Amino acid sequence: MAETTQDRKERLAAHLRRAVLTLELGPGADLDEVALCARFGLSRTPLRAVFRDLAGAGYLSHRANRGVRVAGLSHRTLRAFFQAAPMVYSAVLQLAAQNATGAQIEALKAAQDRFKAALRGGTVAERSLANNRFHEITGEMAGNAYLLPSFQRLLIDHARIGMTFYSPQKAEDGAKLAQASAQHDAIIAAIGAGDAAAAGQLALDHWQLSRSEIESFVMPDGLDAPLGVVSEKRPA
Amino acid sequence: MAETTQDRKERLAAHLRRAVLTLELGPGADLDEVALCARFGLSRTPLRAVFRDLAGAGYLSHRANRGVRVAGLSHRTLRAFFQAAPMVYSAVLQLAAQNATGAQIEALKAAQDRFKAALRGGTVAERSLANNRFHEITGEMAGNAYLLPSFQRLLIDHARIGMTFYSPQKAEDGAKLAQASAQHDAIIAAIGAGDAAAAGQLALDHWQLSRSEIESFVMPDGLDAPLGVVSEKRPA
DNA sequence: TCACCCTATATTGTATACACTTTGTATTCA
DNA sequence: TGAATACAAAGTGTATACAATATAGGGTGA
Repeated sequence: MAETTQDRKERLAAHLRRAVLTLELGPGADLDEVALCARFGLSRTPLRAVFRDLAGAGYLSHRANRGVRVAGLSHRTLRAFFQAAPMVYSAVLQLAAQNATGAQIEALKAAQDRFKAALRGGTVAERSLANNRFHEITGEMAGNAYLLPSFQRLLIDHARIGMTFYSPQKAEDGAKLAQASAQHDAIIAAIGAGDAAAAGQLALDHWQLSRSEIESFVMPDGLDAPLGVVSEKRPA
Repeated sequence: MAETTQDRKERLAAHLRRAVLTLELGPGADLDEVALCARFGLSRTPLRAVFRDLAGAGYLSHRANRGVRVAGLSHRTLRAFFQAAPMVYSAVLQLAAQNATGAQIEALKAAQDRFKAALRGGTVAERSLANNRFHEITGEMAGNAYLLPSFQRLLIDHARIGMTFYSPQKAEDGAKLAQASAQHDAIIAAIGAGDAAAAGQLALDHWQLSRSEIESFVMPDGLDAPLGVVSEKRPA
């Protein structure tokens, strides 16, 4: 009944994963060991073991004699992200369609239900986490230990990029999220039918949608105002 | 001048990586903490940190309250290996052709020289390590943090599978190794020329060769002996 | 004889004290 | 005033003692 050390380590790891994914801890933020020790009731030794595990999974990064930080997310890594994501995602969904078990498909449906619920009533972070969980399950379905580490890193940074760039107020965002949700349903159907080709194509489509969201933030439509009118300041 | 703790940790990590790749420590072998502590002059705390780092990189795996083992390599993972390797390898070499720096190309040439030297005079383990290093450099050239973790896991198990299956006595092995070496040269040329398409195709070719070596071991030609003649035993 | 349990031992996991490295600040000298 | 250096504080890394968990061996009872 009492919480074991193992449980506390799990809670710490879960907290850190969540905090990284939601940008509660932004890229490059450094972590205070003693504060986290106090907060989670751990001594520094097991805490540091958790740090190393999360660094191995791509959430954190170590700097010798200078502690642990949240993994960075520069424009340099963004380029690599755009290069790798469609290929890996398509491969994962093809394998998922080939290998998914019934229990996994039920878990995927449940995750999609939670995603839909988050779309209706949740915060941006909740939506992002629900989406993240949906795709994590597809990664488990693929059952490929070689693809998984890359895929999970892509998911981490996809969530973080989404948190950075989504502007939930914008009119078209609702439509795009609904479209994403519909694609999730189609992905479930393709996996349920064991249709690898369809799943692989849906991965590319789903990624294209995600990419257009990000691009429209990075490269927004030009403003309409004529030169010289914008940025006119009154004297203070 | 004196060896620092950091140096000892590096030596330990290098030793373990090498031992895993060469099957000096086979899949599933468990590691004795205190013996390694004594051997490398470390206390258990930094030793265990190295263990966790190597587990994150795919060399080792943890089992709760039961220590650390060399990462497994079952027929289950072999299938996943065959599925993932060509795609990832092709992508890595395409990116390498696009992104390689002059210094990296020089390093690749030097690695290829060492590979050729190992072909002439080295043991199976030395050949495998030299080959592994060659491909690691191509991974560095690709400069894609998302692909790299998968690629490195593939390299680990490629080296181990090669150590398991290569039978250095067989007649055709020399020819295949010479062919592999020629492909390395072609890869260097494609990367030097910045020809991504050629590099991507060479990756598939190189992989096909590797695969045929492994297949000829897993599924050897049938024996000629008629039924009942093979496996006749004399009484001891 | 076999199954089960209990104890002894080995091994892993955790806590804590201590050492070392880094970093910020103040002081000194040019 | 500015730069360099010495010092102080904070935080990271290591060693070691202790606790908890697994494993093996032997004994007991049916």
